[in-house]
Amino acid sequence: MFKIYNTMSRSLEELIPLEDNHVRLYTCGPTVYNYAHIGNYRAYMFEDLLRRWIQYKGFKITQVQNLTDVDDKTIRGSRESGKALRDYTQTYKDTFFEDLKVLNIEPAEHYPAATDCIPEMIALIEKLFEKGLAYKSDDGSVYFPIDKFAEYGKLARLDRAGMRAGARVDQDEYDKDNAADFALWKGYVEEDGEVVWDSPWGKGRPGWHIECSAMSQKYLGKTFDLHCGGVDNIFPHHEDEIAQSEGANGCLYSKYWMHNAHLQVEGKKMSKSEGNFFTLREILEKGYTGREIRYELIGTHYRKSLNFTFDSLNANRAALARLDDFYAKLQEYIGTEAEAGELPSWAVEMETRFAAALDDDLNIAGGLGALFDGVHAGNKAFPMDPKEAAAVSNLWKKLDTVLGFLEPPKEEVPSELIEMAEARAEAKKNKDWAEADRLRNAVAAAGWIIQDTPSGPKLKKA
RNA sequence: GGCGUGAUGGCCGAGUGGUUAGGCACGGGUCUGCAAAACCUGUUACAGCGGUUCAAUUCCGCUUCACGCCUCCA
Repeated sequence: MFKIYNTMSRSLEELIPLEDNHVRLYTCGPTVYNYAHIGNYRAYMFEDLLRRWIQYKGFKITQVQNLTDVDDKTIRGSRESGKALRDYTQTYKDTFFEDLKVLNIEPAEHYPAATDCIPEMIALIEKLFEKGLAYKSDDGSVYFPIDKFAEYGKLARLDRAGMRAGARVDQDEYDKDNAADFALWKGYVEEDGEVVWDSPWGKGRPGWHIECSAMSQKYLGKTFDLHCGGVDNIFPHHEDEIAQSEGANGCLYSKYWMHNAHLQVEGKKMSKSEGNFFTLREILEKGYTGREIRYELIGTHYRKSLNFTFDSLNANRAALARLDDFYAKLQEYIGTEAEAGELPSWAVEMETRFAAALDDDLNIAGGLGALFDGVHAGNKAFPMDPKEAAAVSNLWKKLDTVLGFLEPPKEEVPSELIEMAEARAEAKKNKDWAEADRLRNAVAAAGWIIQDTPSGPKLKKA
């Protein structure tokens, strides 16, 4: 039984799909105005673990992740770069997908871009007009009157009486009935340049929230199972989506809501002014691999804030090496026999504990604890029966469909280094220690480490 | 002001009303020509103050500290 924490009820609930065995998932995606930062990927990593666990549990999944390619930031960026909006955002769409590959994040089934779904958004706004849940202001914009949607605030648990005009909104700037009303459609202003669409209300562009309501409906239906995003989206974004969708369709929007906490860098909120703002690319340039970053991002429970530090990134490298060594040893014992036998009891226990932890609202730390306990028990079980080793190896691969970092990276060892390692083994046989040390140093200079094992020398990247 | 989250050993980080989480680092050992790596092994912590209880790190209350959101930031 897979239990998840539903933000709507603020409690753990069993995930039961509305239809059959099929989980329909909507996840808020990136605004493609820049290279995505590691905080963004913390969210997508959580969603990746979620979708992988949903599949491990035997559910079919359909995930939609939107690409916000029209908003204030993308328009500003395209103006500053002198490129058309479409060309400007394409760069960041492309790099987003490259990043997903580097982090081994499973692709969603659909990645709709906002600019490809304008007609759907317009249709939805028209429906809101019919229901009296939209009004046009003098500046050509269309707003949603939150006072007319009785349940407004149910997700964020807002105290409606206490919702006074906030200090951050200059009321005079807007021609709205209520300062808290949000835009469905933004009337054209000169700064938008060529970014403009026709609508029944005149020229303009969509508000931010409407794209998710329109695109989720297009791909998942009016009601779907699960909606995810960062905690900061609870209000206003998701609250507004609920108002739009449930207001227009008169039915439940999403059955469950899950939100991930933010990421901090070296104990501080990540921000450009603190100088601790990192894109994925910048971390890769420092020499860390996507796999190491994946381990770092996935390792903290999604509802706890994750403190991203280079110290822990280094610690993760050692932890991954421990896993790799175990897996390599497993392959040694399997030998040429491919047939898998019975799983030893310690491995059964490893999987059982792992699954119990993940079933508990994706308790990844508990799952990793089970994994490392399994490695410990497995190391003690060597030398292992080949069929048993093959069974454990298969389990390893099964768990990797969830974790996505167990399969060790394939490293091509340069052939001359293999020759040197063999020559050193020969020198050792002849007790020519000077030559043996010379070869070891030469290999080290090339960036590789020779590890002597009972089955001969092995080469590992330093 | 409103809503909400958290405080665990050197660091990170699970969990539990009484029984070893785990990872990293560090110490010891096995192995090794010396190393390295690997493996084994050791270190017993739960912010403070009250309360409930035979028993609290775990439940309740208060305090202190930290953090998030409160109109377009994952």
